[in-house]
Amino acid sequence: MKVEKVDRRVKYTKYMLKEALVALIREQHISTISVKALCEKADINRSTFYVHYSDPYDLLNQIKNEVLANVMLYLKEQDQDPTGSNFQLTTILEYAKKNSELFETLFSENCDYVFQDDILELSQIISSQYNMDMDETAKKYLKEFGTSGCISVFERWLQDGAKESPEYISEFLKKALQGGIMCFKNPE
Amino acid sequence: MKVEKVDRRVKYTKYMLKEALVALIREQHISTISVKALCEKADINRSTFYVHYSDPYDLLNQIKNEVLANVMLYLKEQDQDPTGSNFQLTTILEYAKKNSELFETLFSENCDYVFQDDILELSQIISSQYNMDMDETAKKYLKEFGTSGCISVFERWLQDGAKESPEYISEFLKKALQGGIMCFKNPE
DNA sequence: TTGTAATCCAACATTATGTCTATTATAATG
DNA sequence: CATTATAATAGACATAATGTTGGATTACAA
Repeated sequence: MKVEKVDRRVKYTKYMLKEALVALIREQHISTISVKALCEKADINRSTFYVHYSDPYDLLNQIKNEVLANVMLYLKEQDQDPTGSNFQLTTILEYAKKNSELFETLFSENCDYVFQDDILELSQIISSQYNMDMDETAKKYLKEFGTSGCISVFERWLQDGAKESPEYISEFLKKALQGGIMCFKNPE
Repeated sequence: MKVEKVDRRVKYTKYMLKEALVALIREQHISTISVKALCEKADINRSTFYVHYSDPYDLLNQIKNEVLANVMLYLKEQDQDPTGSNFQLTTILEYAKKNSELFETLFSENCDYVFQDDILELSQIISSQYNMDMDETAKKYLKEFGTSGCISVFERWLQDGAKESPEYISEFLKKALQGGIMCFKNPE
């Protein structure tokens, strides 16, 4: 892994643009945010923006990748394998709670569901932990039901200030998933 | 109820614009559709568009309202009370299947989730049919889990060509909802 | 047929976009 | 510290969509 040294000016520019975009997303939908307004908020020249990003969506995607990378890093710090299937959901929720303001913003409607897609993958890892011995159609829809349910509860939790503990939400989701599964399982 | 007679020209204009918008939404996200392109597709003058709508989102909203009105009408035709809590979910699914191409489009990502919000209300009516005797927090999250799960399964069903019968999906959703609820219910 | 009203057409100022170049400011390096 | 490299800026530019307007044209309803 090569350690590319980044010019401090570049760091500054990108930092300001990211902060500005997140701030704007708190107020309006990403699709309505113009490059002009964004650069004014960040106090960065518009031409400079185009050196680094093609449009606000591009910037948002880069923010997303960083956030996800940080989540993975956190999982590793807690000695958990992000690719394995038996990591603790609680740990992710923990991290989200620590950064709940940012997460709430990024999971809001104003982000055009840029983040949901990736969380979907995570959710699928989680749901794959369960033994789902049932017919294929039921399995398909149950996965759909479970993953979207999980994401939605997660978002609601953030929206309401992440008051409950990560453990509570984690337990809730496990129970809810199990509950649905039990109803469709074939007798063994 | 006054019967306002509508000029045939107006009918024509609105019809063409609606068709054009739906066609465009099949291909691209609503936020990227310009008034110019829309009017060209519909072969309607751009100034005329502004007489009737403020922007493509406005038009989409009016389409939404019509579709929902038609659903309600269909429910009434089937002698079901749309405001009551014990109407058949199957009937709605039936109607969606009959118009599955349109519904698939309108529930796609390209519509910026304009339709999801209203379906949420419907879903809440459905979930209110259940006796949820449990603590308030669990109830809150379980409702979230259930409604979003239902919507998601519904969308998936449409996306995959609505192959299963309305009865199958209806039964599936009922079972899945019940399953989650059973896990959290207080002993009576 | 006739008055009404909806559509069309052309023009307009305004605004954001994306690109480019010369200039200035800052960082990295010896 | 002085020099070199490069990032950011300011400004200009063509392009394109927006939203509005006034007047000509056309289709409708009665």
